[in-house]
Amino acid sequence: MDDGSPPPTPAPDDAETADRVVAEAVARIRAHGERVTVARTAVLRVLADTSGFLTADQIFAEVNRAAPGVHRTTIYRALDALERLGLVVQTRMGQDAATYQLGEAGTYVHLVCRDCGRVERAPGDLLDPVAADLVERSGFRLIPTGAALTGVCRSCFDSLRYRKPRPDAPTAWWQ
Amino acid sequence: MDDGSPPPTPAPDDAETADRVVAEAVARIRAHGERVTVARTAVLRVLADTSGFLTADQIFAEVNRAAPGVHRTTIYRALDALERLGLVVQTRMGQDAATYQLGEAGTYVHLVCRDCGRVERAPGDLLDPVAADLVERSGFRLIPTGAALTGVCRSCFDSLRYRKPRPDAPTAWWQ
DNA sequence: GTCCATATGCAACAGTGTTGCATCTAGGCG
DNA sequence: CGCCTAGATGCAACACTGTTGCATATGGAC
Repeated sequence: MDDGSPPPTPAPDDAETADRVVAEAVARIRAHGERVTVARTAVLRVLADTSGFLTADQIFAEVNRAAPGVHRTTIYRALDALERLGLVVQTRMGQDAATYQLGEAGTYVHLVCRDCGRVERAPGDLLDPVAADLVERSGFRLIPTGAALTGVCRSCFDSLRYRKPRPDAPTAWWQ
Repeated sequence: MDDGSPPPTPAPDDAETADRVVAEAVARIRAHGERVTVARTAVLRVLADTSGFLTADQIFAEVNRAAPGVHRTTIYRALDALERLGLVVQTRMGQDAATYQLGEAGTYVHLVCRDCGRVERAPGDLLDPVAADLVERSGFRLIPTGAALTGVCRSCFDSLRYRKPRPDAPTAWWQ
């Protein structure tokens, strides 16, 4: 995995939208009777300023640029609290660190390329039929955005490695 | 996550089947021109003796019971090699360690409960329609068994927490 | 302003996986 | 069979992600 770093994406949406998103989130924290703190607000701010997803470490770096002195541990605890409140969604991308995004943005299913590590987005309803199937079958409630799907992206697949499988290759094309 | 430890599953299939599986895998290593070593054989043996999936650490423990002195690093490198050869499939279960199983057994999609950590299995073709959809849409080749799906199992869902969402709950039921 | 529950800073830790390097060994060859 | 070399292993040290215990600081209710 060499290049799959998530997009830093400075601030594609206008700042006013981000302001509004943060304000709403802060209101919801208050409505839940939890505390609005510098760290939590800063985390929300960073996430609102990004259209993509960020790892805890990236959030840590960004937060400390704006509000120096916030501890790494605090980022984890803030993210945990925000997730409990439904404001932030955690997604696991392959073997790398967990990534976070605002709940509003949790409408994508992520696809991670096993070879190059790049992340694609698919519509959030991609797995709806599967989810319905699973509920009926075993009562398992799927969280579509909870984990990324693994595979091979088009460009990696188009590379020779996958076009000419070895004669003794296993049954499935991707092995 | 308190109880979601994978099943240790001593040896449900008869030992002869396991022998045959290991022999075939060894033959394939040779056919690829790679070396058959004590460590690699031991790893295959352990996986063949288990109907479930094991973490690298569990494999390490089992291997060392049979062949003491094998180093932790070697387990990782052996698993890596076996995965490259298509003999072993790695699956990521939530935030926990990666799990491994023999390629033959890679016909299940795993479902991890976000609350209790238990793992269910669904048929390997569960995601086939989704996979076909993705290839057509963006050329992304899904590896169905590459990552587990996240959700909430029936018994956790049936617990009060999910039956009576808070009035101000987010849109989705699972947040 | 006072007070208390809770959020934070800090340090130390646990678990998973990786890397560099010296040594050993599998397996091809004579 | 024994020799030889590429590749596998043992070992130690490391990087990274995330967690925990405890003292301190702070949000927000009064």
